Amino acid sequence: MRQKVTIKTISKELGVSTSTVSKALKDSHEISIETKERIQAYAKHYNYKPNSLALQLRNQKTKVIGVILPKIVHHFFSTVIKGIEEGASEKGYHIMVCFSNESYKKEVENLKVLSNGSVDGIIVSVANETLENKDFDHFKELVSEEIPLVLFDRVVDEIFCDKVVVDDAGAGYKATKHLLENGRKKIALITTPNHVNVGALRRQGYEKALIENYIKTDKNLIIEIDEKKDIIAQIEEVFKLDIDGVFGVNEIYAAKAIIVAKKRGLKVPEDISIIGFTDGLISRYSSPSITTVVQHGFTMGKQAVELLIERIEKESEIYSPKKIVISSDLKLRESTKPSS
Amino acid sequence: MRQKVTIKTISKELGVSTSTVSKALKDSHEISIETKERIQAYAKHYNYKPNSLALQLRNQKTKVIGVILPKIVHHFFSTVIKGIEEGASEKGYHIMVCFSNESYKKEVENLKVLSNGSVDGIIVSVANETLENKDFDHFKELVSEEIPLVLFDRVVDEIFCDKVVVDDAGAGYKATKHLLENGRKKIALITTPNHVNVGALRRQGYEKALIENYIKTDKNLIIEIDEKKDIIAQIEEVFKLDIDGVFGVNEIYAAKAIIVAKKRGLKVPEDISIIGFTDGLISRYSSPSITTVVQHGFTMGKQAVELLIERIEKESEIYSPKKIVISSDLKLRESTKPSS
DNA sequence: AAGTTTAACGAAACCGTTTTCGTGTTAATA
DNA sequence: TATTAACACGAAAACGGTTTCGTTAAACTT
Repeated sequence: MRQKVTIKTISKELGVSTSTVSKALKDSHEISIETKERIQAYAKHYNYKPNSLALQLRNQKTKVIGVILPKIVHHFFSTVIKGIEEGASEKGYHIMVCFSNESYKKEVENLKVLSNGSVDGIIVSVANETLENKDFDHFKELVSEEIPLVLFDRVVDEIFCDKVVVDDAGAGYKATKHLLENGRKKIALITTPNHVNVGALRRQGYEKALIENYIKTDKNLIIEIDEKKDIIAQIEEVFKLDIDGVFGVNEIYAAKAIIVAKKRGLKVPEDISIIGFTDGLISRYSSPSITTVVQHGFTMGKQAVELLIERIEKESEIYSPKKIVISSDLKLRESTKPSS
Repeated sequence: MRQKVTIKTISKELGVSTSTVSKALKDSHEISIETKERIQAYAKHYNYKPNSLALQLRNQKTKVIGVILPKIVHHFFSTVIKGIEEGASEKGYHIMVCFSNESYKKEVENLKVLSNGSVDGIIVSVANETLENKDFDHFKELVSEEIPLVLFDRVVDEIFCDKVVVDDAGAGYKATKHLLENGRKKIALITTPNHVNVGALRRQGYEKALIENYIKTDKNLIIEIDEKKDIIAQIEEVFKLDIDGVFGVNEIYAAKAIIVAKKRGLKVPEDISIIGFTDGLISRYSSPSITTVVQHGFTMGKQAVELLIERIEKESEIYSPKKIVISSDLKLRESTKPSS
């Protein structure tokens, strides 16, 4: 990079002190008009820009927010990130984005890097691997250092910090209830292994809806997808049980269920209603388009960042963590309708 | 934030100078073993972390790369960002992500913020609005300041910097040729307004393929979508001309074309072949799944960041900008097949 | 015993900026 | 005329590190 023009350069060139330059650039009354004009003209001409590192160091704040996501090529998370960026931008913050790729190790590394002063606060959605092995010390350390932290979507209760979550249980309930109202009786749940707590919550909602309708949950109708194996094959298993409804805890599962249904000669939604989660492009462009639970990722991101910034800027106050629950709605499309 | 432990804290607490602490923490031979052990133990116990701002200021480098994208909730760009992050991460860099939201003004702002010392280099895909009004002064200023810059995908020739692009013309050619080889004769091109240069290039490829097959381009078969109006309605227009092939310059257009085709009682791919661009989830989960040009976003991102880092780290050398062209391939799926 | 190494540490400058607290001039007041 | 304001500016510390260059004392040469 070319030799940058700094306050020091200006001060030398113009034969004044750095203090004078600094004040002149801020239009301080302490400096005479003529001097100010000289300095400002010089600065403008040579395109002086204050070095933000120096400012950050001096002010002890960076106006940067760190974000750690499990993945990015994913509709929900990219929506959240958009919400975070927009919220941050409105308050004059910027974001620094890292990905854990669902890996515990990378999450720890990212957290370490971000917590060394380069950001004012951190927003995280916890990696699956971390949720599995339940090791949250890296987060607890962060909390003990009093670095502002907000968890969203994949949160863990034992970490003492602000949280933003979807009402997953409620959403699972709504989705299942919708299928029941469609007159469906034998509803399969295609979900993730239970350690992913959002999956667990959605399952609770599913079970609650069934119980309310005096249907006892049938373990065989619930399949926990192992993503390392062939997903289609696993879904096919449950279709052998003559189901008439499917609740997939994400849009991929729902889309694959449609594929399986078609393959088996079932018409969607005439013979079977299928509902998904995450209102992404797949749901919109699949054929039939898929009724889903919309997660309001954008809202989540925005809420999370607003919570964080509030926390950053009012750090003197006594602090008790907040938990924001974002309710989700159904987006009705073609893949569900009352059974005939 | 809690009072952080700094080198100064340690030096006071242990009655040595800051220089000693600094050296001890780096295991310098200048410091006696006992002193080193004392200092290191203390540092570990109080969880000392070097303040990265201070280091960045001193070293005059941040190990951060700024990224400005037109949007994020978009399969191609989220893929690129993943490539960028992975490439950066491998070289010990982090990324700071901003969005222009296709707005010229936001792009200028973002560029200004990033160029004040907080990043070592910048990767950009130019906003549509900027491409429209052809105002590239903000980029030229960056170049004149010798801040490393890499443009990708939506690039502009008159900016003197490294570039990574898809072979859009070649891709358009391949896509069209595939349709021709399917025996399709009347192929519609659903594209963006011409100022988006990637659209223009794809169109060139389309026309070249037609010419090679002695088909003269029919302006009526080319529709430039105005995204502010109803897209479906615009696509319906061209279907009135009894087309038997569609090349959509992105997957949304292709997916919508399928919807229109179905609505008009056409079977895809029996009656009409449809091909898209961007190998996203829509193409995969649409029904029928869509044959597309795969853009290798991940590769682009990775190449872009590698180019940038090379530039950053060898800044002494004489520099002549490189342009990397990434070829794209067809991913054959259900939406195209030879006409019967 | 005198000179030379070496070990172990500290002082100070530096990165770029802000800000407090002087300080020397000149102008206004008593 | 002596005192006091007001004005315009500079010195220095601070943010948190690193690094060069002393400096001192002990240990080693010869």
